[in-house]
Amino acid sequence: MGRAPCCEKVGLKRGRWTAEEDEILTKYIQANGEGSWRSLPKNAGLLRCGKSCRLRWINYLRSDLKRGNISNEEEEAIIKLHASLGNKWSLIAGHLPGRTDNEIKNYWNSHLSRKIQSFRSPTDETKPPLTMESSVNKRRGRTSRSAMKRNKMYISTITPKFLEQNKERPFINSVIPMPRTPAPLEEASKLSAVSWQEEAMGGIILDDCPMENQGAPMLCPNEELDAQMLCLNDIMADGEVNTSGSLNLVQDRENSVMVVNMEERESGNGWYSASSSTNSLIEDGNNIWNWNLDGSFEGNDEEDKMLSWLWDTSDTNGDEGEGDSEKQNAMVAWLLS
DNA sequence: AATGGGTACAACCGCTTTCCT
DNA sequence: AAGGAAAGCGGTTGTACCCAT
Repeated sequence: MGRAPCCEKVGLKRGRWTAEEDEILTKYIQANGEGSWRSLPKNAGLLRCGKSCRLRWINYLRSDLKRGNISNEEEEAIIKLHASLGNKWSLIAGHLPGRTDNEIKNYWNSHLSRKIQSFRSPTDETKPPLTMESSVNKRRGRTSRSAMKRNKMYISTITPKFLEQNKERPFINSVIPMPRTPAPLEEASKLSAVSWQEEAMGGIILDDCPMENQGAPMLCPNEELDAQMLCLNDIMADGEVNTSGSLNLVQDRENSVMVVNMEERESGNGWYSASSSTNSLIEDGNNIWNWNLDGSFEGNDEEDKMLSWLWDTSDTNGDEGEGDSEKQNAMVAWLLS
């Protein structure tokens, strides 16, 4: 049956708000206060959904909103907050007086994601073909959106803190061989994810696992890891993947191996591919990561220098906090430049 | 001037969470 | 405790606008 609509939409106006509507809504709320959004349109004499009224008030009409361009200081704050909070726009907005979550989200997607995109510049050969959706977007002039999708997780996941916390993990900044001969589908399905991966990964053993996970090195859970961590081990650590075998491995139709989270597999999303070529494309349905097997992202010289520094886990500083802060500030400065 | 690509942002959609009875 | 309504939230879409050709 589907979900009941939030309000009766027949006869209701949609789209851009007029100045008259804004005035009616503003006066009504000034007189009666916020809340009771469902009944507000009727009481105020607006042909709008209550939800639309709420959004218009919160995002545009409130008197405490700060209009105008995002300042450098605000941008810096957004970058830093996003690095630690991810896409929690409302939380980020809570740190920026006068700014709304919608405004910050739009600013991030339209301004900052493009800067982040320059962190990784896959060559044309490694860029995946446009999907049906991205082709439509291209025609509609929405290339920035598909680019945004491919890169949206980067800054939120590759943080100096993460690098510091995981610097002992050998699959960071290390060569990770891809399986030369993927196990046939039937065989792979019989094996546990762990044993298959150990075999496929050429016996790489990660020795930083908690005792209870000995024997399941590649799936070593780490509560500090962001579920959407962008790095090769993410293939193994993403989502709710754990040692109980919730990861399912299947063979790709050609030379690559598909690793898919069962939950996502059922929904038809979340396919990860790891090709055995020099560069690997890691695709999760929304994001396509280009990964060199030597553990670096492709980019120009300046980007490479910055990235290699950010990725350098051998912090000689000795003070982890200062090292984190220094790199985070440097990354922000670089993005702002 | 017309056209098309690209950008910015307001608004919408639908799911989740919180609140209230 | 349960269930429905309201509010919150993040992702997505529509479209006005700018700029280059």
